[in-house]
Amino acid sequence: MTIIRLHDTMAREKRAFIPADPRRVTMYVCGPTVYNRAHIGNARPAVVFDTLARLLRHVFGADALVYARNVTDVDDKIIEAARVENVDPSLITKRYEQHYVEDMGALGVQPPTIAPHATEHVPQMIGMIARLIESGNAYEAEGHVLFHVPSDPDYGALGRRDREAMIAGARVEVAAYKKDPADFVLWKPSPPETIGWDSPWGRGRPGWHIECSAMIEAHLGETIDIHGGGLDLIFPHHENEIAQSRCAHAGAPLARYWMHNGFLSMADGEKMSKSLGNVVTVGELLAQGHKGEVLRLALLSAHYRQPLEWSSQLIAQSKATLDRLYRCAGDGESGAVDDGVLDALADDLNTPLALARLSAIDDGGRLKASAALLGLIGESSSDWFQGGGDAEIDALVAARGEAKKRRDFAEADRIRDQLAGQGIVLEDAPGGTSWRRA
RNA sequence: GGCCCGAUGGCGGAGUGGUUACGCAGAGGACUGCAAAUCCUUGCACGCCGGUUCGAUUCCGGCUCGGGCCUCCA
Repeated sequence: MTIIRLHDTMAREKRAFIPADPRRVTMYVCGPTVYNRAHIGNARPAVVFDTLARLLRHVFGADALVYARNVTDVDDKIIEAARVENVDPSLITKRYEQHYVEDMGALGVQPPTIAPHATEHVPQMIGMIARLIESGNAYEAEGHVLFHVPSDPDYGALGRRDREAMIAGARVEVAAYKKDPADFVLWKPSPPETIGWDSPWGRGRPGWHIECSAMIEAHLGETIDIHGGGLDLIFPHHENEIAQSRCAHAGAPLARYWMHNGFLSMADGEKMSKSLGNVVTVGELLAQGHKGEVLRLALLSAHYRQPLEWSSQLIAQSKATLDRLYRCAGDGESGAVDDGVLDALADDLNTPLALARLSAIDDGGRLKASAALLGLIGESSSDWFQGGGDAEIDALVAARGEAKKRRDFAEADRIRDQLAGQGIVLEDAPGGTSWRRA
């Protein structure tokens, strides 16, 4: 059995991954808030944890993994987007969830085992909040329910920050109804015109952090094996999840391994920034003609914990690399997985090393099976290069073949140039001529 | 200001206390009618200053630069 080692943010080191129950490995990753199109940075965790899911299924068995990635479909940003368009919030969330599923699908991200929606788990959230109030970890104030941070002595362990630092660094004015500046919202009131649910504390909606805790409890249990997400979620989101869940579960830890992916920055002169303009959406990249697998390879070209600079050159390099792999893979059947590739992935998902070892494989079937662990080489070589074939091009290629046979090279080259103008590259081999789209 | 992370050849990017990963791009050669593809060969590296060591890109300290978080954020 392959030993998987994972970097655990809580321990700040790589640890051998031993699931609590190898027949039911549980993983939860924070998914999208569906109020806009996913940009390429949003795609990184989806691709990274999809790759981890593939590895876990390979090692523990296809049915052993329960992977949940939530959909946050109630949120102030959604409410605002709905207000701007003057439509029901559900219209916004349906639209952008659909986009998300399509975009991630294009990147070869397999659907998670479960995709729980926040709006479908409000009763569970209310239940958890009630328990936290009962245990003295939360309190009601002016229609809000707040988690009382000082009630959890271990608060701050994941991000390694102490209370003083958190309070000193606060750049948001503390609401007057908070008992402690660090307290955070579990439930907040909704005015009549805003989406909301009835609760013991009046009509309102859940805070962001409680959503994940309640959905994890509902679908995966009190303690899960792996919890993943972006680096920026460590504080406050994951810290708060940990506190809520631990206090609601008599001290049981929320997750046994915490994994966080590094950030993507924009090259070509610009840093990626929320403030309009320089974020590139997955949809835009696909519309520009970049294939999903090329974007996926680009995202996997750096180790997941390292920063990755996104650039047009990175895309071009990924395309060239993938073309070469596809040529080598051919149209044959898939074979056995290469141990070198598997070992690289098992070592904290070292995708650059896995990719290097992939390129050293000279057996097509073996290459294909190994690439599948990374979610690459998902189609046949001929589909990749020709996109399903084209009778017109085939006819021109045949005509050039005839011309070559007559040693009429002027005519043969004329046809080749004509095809080159359409982005078609010809390759003469002993068995005949093949073509591909550049 | 506090906490955390990074710095490797033209580009991307692993890894290691002492023998130049690998990919992309480049150069030369083989093959080809010419190309393309493929194969062979090849050049180019570990931010700066100290320390530990027989020896450091690799360990330690400082510095510089870059990035992230400090309750919207993958």
